[in-house]
This record gives sequence, C-alpha cells and structure tokens, in this order.
Amino acid sequence: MVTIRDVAERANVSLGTVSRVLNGHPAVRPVAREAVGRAIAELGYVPNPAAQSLRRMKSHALGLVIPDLLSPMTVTLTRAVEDVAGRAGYTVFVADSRLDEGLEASHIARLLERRVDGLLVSPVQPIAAVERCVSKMGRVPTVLVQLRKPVREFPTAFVDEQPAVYECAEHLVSLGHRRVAVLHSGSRAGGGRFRRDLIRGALAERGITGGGDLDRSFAETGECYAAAMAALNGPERATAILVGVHKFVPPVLRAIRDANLRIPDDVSVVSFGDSDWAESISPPLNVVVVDQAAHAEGAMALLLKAISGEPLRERHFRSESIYVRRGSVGPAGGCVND
Amino acid sequence: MVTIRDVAERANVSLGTVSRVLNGHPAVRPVAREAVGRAIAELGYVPNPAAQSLRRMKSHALGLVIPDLLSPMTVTLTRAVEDVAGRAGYTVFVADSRLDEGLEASHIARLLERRVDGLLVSPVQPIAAVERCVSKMGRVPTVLVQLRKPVREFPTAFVDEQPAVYECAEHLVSLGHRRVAVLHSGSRAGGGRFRRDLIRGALAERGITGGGDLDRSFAETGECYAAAMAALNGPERATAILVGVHKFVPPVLRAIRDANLRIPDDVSVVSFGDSDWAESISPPLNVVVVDQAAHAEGAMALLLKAISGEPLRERHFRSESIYVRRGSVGPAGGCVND
DNA sequence: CTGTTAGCGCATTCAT
DNA sequence: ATGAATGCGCTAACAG
Repeated sequence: MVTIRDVAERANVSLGTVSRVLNGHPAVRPVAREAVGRAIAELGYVPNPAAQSLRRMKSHALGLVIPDLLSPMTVTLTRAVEDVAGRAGYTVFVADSRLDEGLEASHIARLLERRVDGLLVSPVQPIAAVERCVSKMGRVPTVLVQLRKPVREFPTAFVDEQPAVYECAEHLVSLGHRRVAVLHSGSRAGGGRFRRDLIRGALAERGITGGGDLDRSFAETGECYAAAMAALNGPERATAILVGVHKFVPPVLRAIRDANLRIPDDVSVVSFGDSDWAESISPPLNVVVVDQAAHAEGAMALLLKAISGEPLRERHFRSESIYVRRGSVGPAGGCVND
Repeated sequence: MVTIRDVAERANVSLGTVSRVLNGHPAVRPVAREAVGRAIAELGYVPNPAAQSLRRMKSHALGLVIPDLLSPMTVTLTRAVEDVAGRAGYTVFVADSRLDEGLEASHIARLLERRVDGLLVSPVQPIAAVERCVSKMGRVPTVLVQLRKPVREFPTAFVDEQPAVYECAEHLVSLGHRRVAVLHSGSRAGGGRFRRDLIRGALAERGITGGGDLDRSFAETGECYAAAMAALNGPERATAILVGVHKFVPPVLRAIRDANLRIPDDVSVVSFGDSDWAESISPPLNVVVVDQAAHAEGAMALLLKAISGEPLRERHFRSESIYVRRGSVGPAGGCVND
C-alpha cells in the first residue's frame, strides 16, 4: 500500500506538504505542488478513506433509507440522490426497508454505527419512531423525504398532491363515476391514510360520498388482490379504482382480469406512481406522479446545508405532483348498477 | 464521542482488555468481561469503524456493481446479497451502472478507492475491461455474477439457460411457430449475443432457421420499440417474440399494441426475467427465470471464501433457469402469412 | 489473564 | 512556505 509518506519521499518534500496539496491548501509553492502531483501519479497513490475519516471525524458517507427498491419511483430517487451526493464527494449507503418498520429501524441503527455524516429517510415508521432511532446516537443531520406534508421534527422534502388529486377527482366525476374505490397502503410509505383522506376530500367536495366498503388498505400483494376483488364484486361495485402504491397495481390488474372486467369500459384505474409498464400495457394507465429527481435534489440541498452546519433558512422543500391522462379512465356507463 | 478508553476507565480495566472482549478474545476473566459489558451498555459505546478499518486494514465493506436497478431481478439479487453480507458482518455499497460501460468502470474505481474488501460485479463491459479496472489497484477479491457461462479470469456465478431455452423452443415449434424474433440486449448485461446464439441454436436443432431480419439488438427503450415494430411488420412478420431483457418488455408490448396485434392470438411473447407486472397483465407472460436469491448466495459463498484467503476448490457456481408457461404463447395459426 | 506500547494513514498545529 | 510533531480510536504484539 502506497501512503502519503511514500509520496513525500519520492517528491523530496515533507509529509505535511503532500497533505496540503492533497487538500488544496493555497500555501504551497508551485514547484512543490507539481513535484507532489508527479509523485502521486507515478506511485498511483490513493488516499486511504479510513485514515481520512478517523482524522477528520467525518466519514464522507451518507445513508439513504428507502421503503422499497422494487418501486421504480424509489429507484429514480435513489439514482438522483447518488448523483448529487457523488458530485458533492459523498458515497451513499442505500438501505431498503422493504416496507418493514423493524427493518427500517435496524437499518438506521446500522448506518449510525457506520458513522454516516447525514441521513435521508423515506419513512415507513411513524415520525416519532424515526426520531427515536435517529436520536439514539446523538442526532446526525437528517432529512425526511417523500412525505406528503412537512413535519415539525425534521427538515423534509414533501410532495403536495392536492392539485393533482383534485384534477383527477374532477376527471372521474365528470365522467359519471360515483363509486370510487381507494386502495391504499397500510404502511405509512406511499401515503397511506393521509393520501386516502386527501382523495376522499376531493371527491366529497364534488358530492361523492364514499369510503366505507370502498376504501381498503393492505400491506402486501395478496391482500391487495383481495381488496381489489372485494371492491369489484358485490351489488354496488366500484366503477373506478385508485391504487395508492404503484407496485401494487399488478395484483389489481389481476383482480380485474379474474373478475372478467375490462379497463376502462367496465372499470377505470388510476395509479399513484408510474413505470414503463404502466405506460405500455393496454390500455396505458392514468397516473399521479412527481418528479423524483427534482425531489431528490431539493432534499439533498437541505441535507448538505445541514451537514455544513449552516442554519436552514427554509426547513422544507415542496414538490407538486401531476395527473397524467392516458387510456385507463373512461365513462362510468359500463356499470349496470348505476 | 465515547471511545474504548472511556469504557476502560468506567470498567476499571485497561484499554487492551476492552478491546479483547470486543473482539471475543477468549483469554479474559469473566468478571472483567462482565464489567466491560456493563460499561459499554451504560455509556452506549459503539466502535468507530474508521479506526477499526485503519488498524485492521480491512473495511468490512463490499461493493456490488449491478447493471440496472430498474430490473426487478437485479433488485432481488441485491437484496439477497445484502442479507448474506449482513449476516457475515459486511455492509455493501451498491453501484448501479445503468447499462453504461463507462459508468461501470468508474464505479469499480470508486469502490476500490473506498477500499472495499471484495467486489461482486454483474458486468456490462467485456470481461477483459473489467479485469483491467479491477487490477488498477492490486486486485481485490472479485466474483462475477449473472454470467451466462464461466470465464477464466474470475470466479463466477453463472446461469445455465440451455435447458429452459430448449424447452421454450420446443414449445414454440410444437405450436407451429416458424418465424421467431429474438430481441436482445446490445450490451453484455442480460445475455446479449450469447443468449441470442443459444436461442438460435435451440431453434435450429428443430429445423427453424432464422436470424437475419428477425434478430435485433438494442440499447434503450426507443430502439427496442423500433426493433419490435420491425419484427412485427413486413410481409413475413414474426409469430413469436423472445425478449432478452425484462425491462424492455414494455416497449415490445407497446409495439404490439400499436401494430393492432393481440397476444397470443397474433403473436406469442416470452420474456427473459420476470416481475409482478409480467405475471399480472393480460395475458400473463411466459418467462425464462432463475432463482436470484440462490444465485446470490452461491456468489457470496465464493466471495467470502476468496476474501478469507482460502483457495477456492470450486471456482464457479452454476444455477439453472426454468421456463414458466403462463398465457402469452399460443398456436401460430393467427398469422396469415404462414 | 492483563496492562503497556506501538503504530495503522492522515490532517493539523506549531515552529521555523 | 514547509518540516516536525501530535493524536484521531483502535488492534495486536509483548511483557509481565
């Protein structure tokens, strides 16, 4: 292993000088700087990050805790975070909680032990629980992402879905839909009850009462399939289904297929979140989406500022989602029960 | 920050003793061991990984370089790797090359600079290029994964697709398919030409010559759509399409839709790789898949052994893929050109 | 069995 | 502008 010391000898300078050029310290004679540069190149010297971390008391690593790597939106977010972090000289540990609160907690603990300089969490647990995890070892700078609204305890990047949801509700109502099912996540990730309430509110303002049997939460694929089936059967079946978590669209499609129904003739479908699949199947799905890259950049800006110790002028970063019309929403006419 | 020294004082033992209990050294009096344990708990001591790394000259981190996080198979692999690695006391840096050779190279370089103890690479670059990257800084233990066949330069985990491909070919031929299009990745990841040749071989043994216009490679969504369109048009259009990369199934579906064709009446489809979507759309897709978790475990076993310095008795780990029949393959009768 | 000691590679302070 | 010296937190070798 070639160390800073080897470089120093090769360049006929002291160890301190090498360190200085490495860290861009101005007070170094150009001649020396150049000699060091040459020595580094010739020896193929690479700084030892463990030694740097130990000395600087900084790991130059960040932690990103996301709810589910199988969600394409999450992947987009992850990539954007890595890009921004990389440009700022950080590497990032990605931890996938798989929608499991306990796993999320243990991931946060592990990242804290690894002494990450900052944490980005898209929480599955209640905020208070996240707070407890993060505080366990003296509160590292932390930003919560993918929330639906800002919270008091942390700086956050949140997505305001109200405009998109209102537009979507308007669209459905104008096409005659009266019985709209809302299938939402049982976990906090993906909006959960908050998102359901937002949708219900938008619908209610347009005279659609609902909820009750039509609203169902679920935690995994099988439950989601059952929930969709339930909404699709019975005397007063739904004419439209809003799926609150993109990865659970497939079981909903399966339920519709198994119920011998067709999109959008018999039932309309809107997904929260998007993917190539949603855009490519027949018919392509209407979706409510947010620009995850912009979201990630906003969050990273907050985090980097927090790490640098600057007080945050704006504690929260707001994005807005949009409603994209494709081919999965049609008139409610197909339903004979109306 | 509470250090080993604080623990030592609190437990009235020396620094060395604390270190010993921490590392499970046997020669420690039970009384001392217990006192140290108590002190650790009371102080909430957590070892500093940077200091450990520096001293041990081991980072206890692994690097996993994968071609595309948007592929569900890759995510499954990633999760399995993290599980096994975690149990062995390693954390893993996941780097997504996004099917880009240059990005893969720079990721490998970054991981090497981070001084990972081992590397798992699902290569997009030619093997020789990977070899060059990895050798740049004195060859860290490296295992190549998701290959189609073992290579000389590295220990590998590979997937033998021959049995599944032969079964699939048999299925298609028995249903009267004569014009089969093979859409494969232009990059090495996902099989590329190797997979195409395997398929062509299987088909040829059953008397189906082909290739030529019917075989097309692509690097991104738009190209794949065009390739599918081309196969679907013309006087002698394909009656079956094999899609070599799962994430590129959506554009193929779009092309089929845009060509006003139906699956499986007009055209049969088989995908390499699987997902909830493939299983849930109408009709559900036939697929060729491999158990990624088992694959990952095999690869990790090789890597951990290599890291420990043991000579590898078996340098390669073999998995076998299977052909899953669902609803996307039917008789070739729908094609009037036959 | 346990205390003491010597670095691991580097950034930084203090002289010069 | 630069060399020398110090110590970050920890492990391992050595001497008791």
